[in-house]
Amino acid sequence: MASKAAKQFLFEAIAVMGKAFSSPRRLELLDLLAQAPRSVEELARASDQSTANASQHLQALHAAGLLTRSREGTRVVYSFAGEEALSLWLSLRDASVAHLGEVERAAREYLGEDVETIGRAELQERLRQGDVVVVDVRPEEEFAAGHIEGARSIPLEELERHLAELPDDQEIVAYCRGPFCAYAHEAVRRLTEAGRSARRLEGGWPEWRLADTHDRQHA
Amino acid sequence: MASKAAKQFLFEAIAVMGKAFSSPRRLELLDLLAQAPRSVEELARASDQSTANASQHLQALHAAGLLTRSREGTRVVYSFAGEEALSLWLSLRDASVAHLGEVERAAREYLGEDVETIGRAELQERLRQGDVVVVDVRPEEEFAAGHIEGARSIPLEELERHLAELPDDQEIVAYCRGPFCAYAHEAVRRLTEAGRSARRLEGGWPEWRLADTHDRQHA
DNA sequence: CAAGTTATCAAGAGTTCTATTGAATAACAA
DNA sequence: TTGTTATTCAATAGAACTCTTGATAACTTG
Repeated sequence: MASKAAKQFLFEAIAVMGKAFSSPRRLELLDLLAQAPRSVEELARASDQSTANASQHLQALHAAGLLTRSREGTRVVYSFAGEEALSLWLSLRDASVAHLGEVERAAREYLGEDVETIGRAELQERLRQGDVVVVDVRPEEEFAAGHIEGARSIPLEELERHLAELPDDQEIVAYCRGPFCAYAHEAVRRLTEAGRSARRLEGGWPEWRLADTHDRQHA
Repeated sequence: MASKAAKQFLFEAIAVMGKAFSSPRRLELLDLLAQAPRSVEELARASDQSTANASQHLQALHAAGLLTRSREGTRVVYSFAGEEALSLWLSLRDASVAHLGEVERAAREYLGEDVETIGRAELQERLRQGDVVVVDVRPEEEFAAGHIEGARSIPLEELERHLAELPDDQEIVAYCRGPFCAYAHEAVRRLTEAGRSARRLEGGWPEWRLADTHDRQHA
């Protein structure tokens, strides 16, 4: 019978991936990369840490197989390694939320008062009927890197400026980075105050994309 | 806009669950618990570590929300907290295997030469037709804690003793703990040598169970 | 080729994690 | 009560991890 050492080695290898998920700083980088690929410096700036430190963490994530790396001239761009890696990150996040009551409380406090939501299935149906306007309130670069088909990009800080362009006889659905991102919440609040009918999409772009590719594969 | 501190707290909370997966010793405990609930001492013995140490690790896993704990007289029995936790563990394991070539090589070496396999869908079909014998080659306690419906328990070391009881006009399917467990491989090898037609189920009991409850929920 | 970006490497201080040991506690039986 | 078994607690030494700093490497541009 094969040695116990081999099995031990197996667990050590899996632990490498576990370790990748064990630092808040690394998770913050993953969260940013779930929206769009980025360079080391951008990531460092967005997550408020030194470039050298971000580089170290990114290398750890790369070694664990969660990220891929590619050189673009003088910059190095990291991005998620694939559907499976992204799915794993979302699962871990959701599992944490489900199990740790503290997290949920912290999230609620962070997001402020509740707003009406719409699920993925219903939004798809409404999109098919064409009686809804979908607004992506993330920064423009993230919209450029990928968005819900038919959505229109209006970063949160420009919402008021473009209010008149939005039809007032259709419902508006706002979405952003994910369930813990406050942009869409805030957008719906402002739209409602402006007298519009608005809801927030449950989840965000990474969740939508993952479910979408999953659908395509099983259709 | 809500504070950056809240978001930071969120990542810290998720990292707690990541940390739970970051030690080989803890993963070994999870692997054992994926088969059946067990007491601290059993787990310590099976994973070859001191009781105090196993207790510490189990408490960490419990704190992360992956395990539940219940007292049974003088013993404390730990078990997986639910489908989601189990699913997370299996996903992490599979993702590691997919990404780290080393792991796969180690696994192959551990399992020895390849044997023919059968997938879940095909086995279900064959079970419906009734022209297959399913054998659970894990230790009896694990069979007792849960097994594939219709399967028969023959621990690996008793395989030869019960060989005559297995029909020789039907194919035999052996399964065990999972893709990295060597029991079923070994069983199929021995059965083939004895002139029987035998295959190993892809995956093992935890995978089957998870897919099964998933089916029921969507039927 | 020199100068400027961007990313990585290398070393070290401070912190956190892990396994070990021995003592303390809880449940139970005689 | 007293003894037995199973688990947890507490303290600690050693290992591993994290962040910082300053130097180095890869590439682009003038």
